[in-house]
Amino acid sequence: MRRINLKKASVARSDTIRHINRQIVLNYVRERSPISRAAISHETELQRSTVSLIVDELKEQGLIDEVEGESTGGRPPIMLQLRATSPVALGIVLGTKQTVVATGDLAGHVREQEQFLTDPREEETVRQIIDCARKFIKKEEGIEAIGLSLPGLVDPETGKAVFIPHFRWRDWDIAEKLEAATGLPVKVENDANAAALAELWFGRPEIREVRDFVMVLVEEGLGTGIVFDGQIYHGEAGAAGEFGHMTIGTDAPTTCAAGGTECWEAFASERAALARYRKLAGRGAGVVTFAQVVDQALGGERNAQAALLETGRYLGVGISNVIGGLSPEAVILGGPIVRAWPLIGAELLRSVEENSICHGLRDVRIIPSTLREIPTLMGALALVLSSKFAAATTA
Amino acid sequence: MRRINLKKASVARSDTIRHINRQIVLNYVRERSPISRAAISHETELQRSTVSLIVDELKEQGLIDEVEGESTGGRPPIMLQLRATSPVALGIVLGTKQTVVATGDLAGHVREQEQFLTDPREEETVRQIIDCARKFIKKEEGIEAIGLSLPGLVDPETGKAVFIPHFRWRDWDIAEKLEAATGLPVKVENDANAAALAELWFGRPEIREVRDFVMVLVEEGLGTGIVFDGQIYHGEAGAAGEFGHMTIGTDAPTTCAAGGTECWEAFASERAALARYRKLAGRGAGVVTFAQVVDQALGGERNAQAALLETGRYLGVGISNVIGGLSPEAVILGGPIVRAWPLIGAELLRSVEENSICHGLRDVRIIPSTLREIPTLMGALALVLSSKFAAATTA
DNA sequence: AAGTTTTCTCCGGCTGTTGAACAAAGTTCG
DNA sequence: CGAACTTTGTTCAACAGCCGGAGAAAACTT
Repeated sequence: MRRINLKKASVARSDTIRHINRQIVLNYVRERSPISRAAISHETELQRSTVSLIVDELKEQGLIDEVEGESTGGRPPIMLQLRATSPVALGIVLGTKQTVVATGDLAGHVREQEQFLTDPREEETVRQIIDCARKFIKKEEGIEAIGLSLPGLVDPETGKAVFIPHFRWRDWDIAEKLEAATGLPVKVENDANAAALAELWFGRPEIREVRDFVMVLVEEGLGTGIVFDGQIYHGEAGAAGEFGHMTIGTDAPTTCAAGGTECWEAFASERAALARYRKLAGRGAGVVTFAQVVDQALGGERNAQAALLETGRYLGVGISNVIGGLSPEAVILGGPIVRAWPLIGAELLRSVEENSICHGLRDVRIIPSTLREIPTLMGALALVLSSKFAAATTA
Repeated sequence: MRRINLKKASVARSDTIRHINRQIVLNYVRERSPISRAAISHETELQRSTVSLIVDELKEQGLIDEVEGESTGGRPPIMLQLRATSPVALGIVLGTKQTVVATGDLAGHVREQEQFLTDPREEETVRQIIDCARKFIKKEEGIEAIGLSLPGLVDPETGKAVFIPHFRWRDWDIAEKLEAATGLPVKVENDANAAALAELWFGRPEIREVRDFVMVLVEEGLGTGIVFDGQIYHGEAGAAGEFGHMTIGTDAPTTCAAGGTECWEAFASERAALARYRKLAGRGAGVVTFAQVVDQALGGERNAQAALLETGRYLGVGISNVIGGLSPEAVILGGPIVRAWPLIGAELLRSVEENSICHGLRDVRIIPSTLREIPTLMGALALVLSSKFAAATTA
């Protein structure tokens, strides 16, 4: 029951039908590979002849390859799979500490990867990113586009980073600069949205089939990415998903990126966990990173465990609010904190439960990210790849 | 960039293309009527010949009518408009106090209306609704379906009312009963979602063009309806939009429907306003309805004004959270409280502003409902009508 | 070795859009 | 007043794409 947007609706021409069916066939190859033409025909309502024509087209465009299949009592099928021999996308994740640049193939597999510390000076970071990107593009033929994940407020339509809190960069037109330097189209996204996109396209099958979920990405700050009907929800000016700044209480252990002390981010981000740890451990602790706190907690250190548990509890409070409001099918927790899931998972779930009395009981699945590698990197690749597989936009 | 849902995706056949274009043409007639074939051809990328064929089909199906047009220097156009001569839908709004039953035409205009007090006994209410619906269906030929708005948790897929707090009805399979009694298909929705649907399809043009907005419906309770990409967001089991039970503080003046005292509903519903008024006015007040409080406030009574202002302030707090999380293009306030907008509007906006420090400044439009008549009634009609105009579901 | 099964391809028939030519019904200007 | 122009709507051959049945290919089974 979607309302047609007359301003954007594009009329169906004779080739629209082919375009729609092409995407459906391509997605079958993507999700059920290896799969034969006959099997696709059987599962869809397309004739075998039609599937063959479409497959010819996809082969010609270099999107899929044929491999031998085993007979099940008759002529052996020719199995189809995504061509995964050459990289087609460049993914870049600009993190608060380090920046990762990687190439990926159609199936979303990372092929080569390089990283460097992120420089707090805008121009220097731009230079490094461009250098690295150029190197990859020169080395590998066939890279078609670049996906970029940024830790802040991003407007994907204009390609501008509106605000990166950690470095206090504002109105940074990174997409334009990258496009100019590489000659390739660049897609920019907020890190939480990128992580959500990664789960949607490359998560475990049971997650990929969920069409409405929320990604809670805990890093230095706390961001949320909302997936609705299989697409990232951007809201006005791409500013959606800032549940991190939702008011959930008072007297947080630290401040949020904007200085408030009542936001979810101030209660449940890595910074919040660190602040709790420092308070518990006293002066002796010195400079500590979040990764170290997790390591210590996993090693049995009490203060670190307590700091993480408390953080998990507040994650639960916020998640409970989000569930009440959006009733997603799943909530996925992402970021380095996932390593500590065995420690905090139970407490987090308990806290969600406790705060959900008003919401009635609905069994929303709350799960740690299914992507062991950096989900934001997969997301950056997904920014490019998803457009190849996405639904044909008709009405 | 929508991900294709292979389980639901339906392949494009030769007639799919016609179906898509038919919906586009029909929507042009709906939104720009009266409009000529030539004008539609000009605005879309369809040939005049194609538009003519589609218009013939729509005429035959009784969806549109022709009227004379004025020449602009050439052959005078034949203008097209929705056929609005006969009712096609029955809308039913079950409210906590009264139930409204009405017929509506294709354009969403209410044609005939009848109402009665809602009986707190399930069976009695079902009986009354069925009687009334049958009367309308017998009187008017051509009613095709029934839309029903309910004040509680509804699962539109099964057609069941999961929980109606005010009457404490649970697992009420009203849709099945109505369908059995009338022989017509019945669509059920939560009242806030229905109101949102009404704004989407029948609101002022500037609202209809907004594709992402949130409806905040203040009645005895407080519900929210979320519109994403021109469609109602339901979430898992249709339970989305329960931001009314979002935790926003402590010590609310009353309890929410589930008994909590920290929910938005407990701070900003009609019940909350009444509780504040009673406290301010002391014992002398006696039994007062919310409508009376609004009347008194509009008449200048201080206690009533203070109670409403405080309620407006808390509405602002919750709206601020919703804006932070969803960044909608607009927030629409609905329900009887809209009458008090001149009194509370400024305070509500101020409160949103104050609580949005963390969210950064984005000019989200916050507006009272544009539907003077009962928005939920228009919504109940929209439940039926929207399916006639909605996008062809392809992939 | 012949029959069976499964897979893939080829071809006439159907639906739908395109674009050009044409007919219709006004307005404008000499 | 009438011819030229404008705008609107219709008709028709050509083309794109899918359907479904017939046929060919390549294995397995008995």
